[in-house]
Amino acid sequence: MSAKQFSSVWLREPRKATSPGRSREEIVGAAMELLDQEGLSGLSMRKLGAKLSSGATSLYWYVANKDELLELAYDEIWAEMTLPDPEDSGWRDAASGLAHSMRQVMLRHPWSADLLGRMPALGPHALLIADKMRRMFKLAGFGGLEIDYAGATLTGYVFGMTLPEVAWNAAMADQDYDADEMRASVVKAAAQFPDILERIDMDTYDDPRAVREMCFDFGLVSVLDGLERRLVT
Amino acid sequence: MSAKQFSSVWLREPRKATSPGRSREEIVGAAMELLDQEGLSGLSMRKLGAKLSSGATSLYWYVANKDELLELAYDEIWAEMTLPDPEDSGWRDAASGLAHSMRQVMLRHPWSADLLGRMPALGPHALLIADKMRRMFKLAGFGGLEIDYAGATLTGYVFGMTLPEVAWNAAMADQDYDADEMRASVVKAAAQFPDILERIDMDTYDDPRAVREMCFDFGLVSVLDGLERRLVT
DNA sequence: ACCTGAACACCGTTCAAGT
DNA sequence: ACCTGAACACCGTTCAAGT
Repeated sequence: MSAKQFSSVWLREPRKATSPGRSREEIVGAAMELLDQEGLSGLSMRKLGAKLSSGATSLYWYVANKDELLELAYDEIWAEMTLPDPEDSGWRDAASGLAHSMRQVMLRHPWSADLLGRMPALGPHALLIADKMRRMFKLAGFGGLEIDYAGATLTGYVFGMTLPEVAWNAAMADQDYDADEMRASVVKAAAQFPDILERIDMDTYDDPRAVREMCFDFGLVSVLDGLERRLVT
Repeated sequence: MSAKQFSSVWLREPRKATSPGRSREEIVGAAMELLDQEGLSGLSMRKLGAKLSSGATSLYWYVANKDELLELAYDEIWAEMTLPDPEDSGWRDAASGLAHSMRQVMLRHPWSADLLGRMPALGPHALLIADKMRRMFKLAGFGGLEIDYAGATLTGYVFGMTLPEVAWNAAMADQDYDADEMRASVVKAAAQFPDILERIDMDTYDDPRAVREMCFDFGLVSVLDGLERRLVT
């Protein structure tokens, strides 16, 4: 009874969209620009205020706090994800399409990787994808809780595989690093581990982008095969 | 040439461990206590200083900055993970054991979920696990880059699946929520989506712990089956 | 060699006051 | 109804100064 209400922007009525002054959409749009340019830590209420040439604290009229603002921006991320119609192409292709789309969105908006899996996804765009994904797995032949298990497995894989990629990109971006130096560093750290050193000698460091993509596909095919196997037994 | 060196605690010589005064171990230990108690956002250099009854800035003698301190604490996380010897039990049981161990560590130290996948894992304990995992997948029959792909797939899955669980626990912890209220909230948010509503009616909300565990195992078996399939083709 | 406090440049958020 | 600035309670980090 005493429990604090679970709180989320999506559970409160939005403020009436009266014409004058700023609007939520405008604020969220500006926030996303800032996030894309400077990352999660680059978004502060003060900077955002400045960008909209208003006081930082004026934003609190439209948004309860920074977390709710992030919830709003976060839902926009889900709007960019696409799930092909499984009736057309079959569930495997649809699932694969969603997976690649999620990965691309994360790579395009690195800050989304800081929110995915951490923040409740109760916005309309997130729910739409969740709904489509449930229908996809039902069509594949899953029933009951397994529909949700399959969904969690797929999104869990994509997220867990892509996050390190995003983090790596970020680290490289603000260091404009040198491939050989990097390799030498890792060799130094891993000096005691012959199996790891063996790997470093491979061509991994030469075209990291291509290797990442192959790694993602390898894992994705494995996950889909594994899910498919649940259907026959 | 101009490139900033890739920087990590593990690439610098540690300060000589002279007897007097504080030590790195002591500082990292205190940091981990603070992290376990108050989470990542609960760790500040000032609080940590107070805990060690010294000025916040004294810590900078032992550690270049907060990030390096986190790198040190992060490696301790890897020390808690166990990988059964695949020679004894076969690679599938070993992989499964590692996966469950990773999950338990994340649940025990929720702050580690904020670091996993984001922070370079170049500490000795992390490398030891990476090395063991490579050997495990070699023994399974993988070769070349596929050894790494398999490893990335397994750890990606575990991490991506467990992170939302950790986040959920955290949200619930500081709200000591009410199950029915929660359910009602989600119903409200998902009002437009019949497929999602259908799921909410299921028993998911009654024993979330058990459901989480089943979900994790369902996905894990799928991933392992999918990896096994890569071996036969 | 080790530790200190003051200082700098930031945060999110509250709130009384303005229009 | 909307916006403001001052103020509060925090941050990480630098640096000159102490022992």
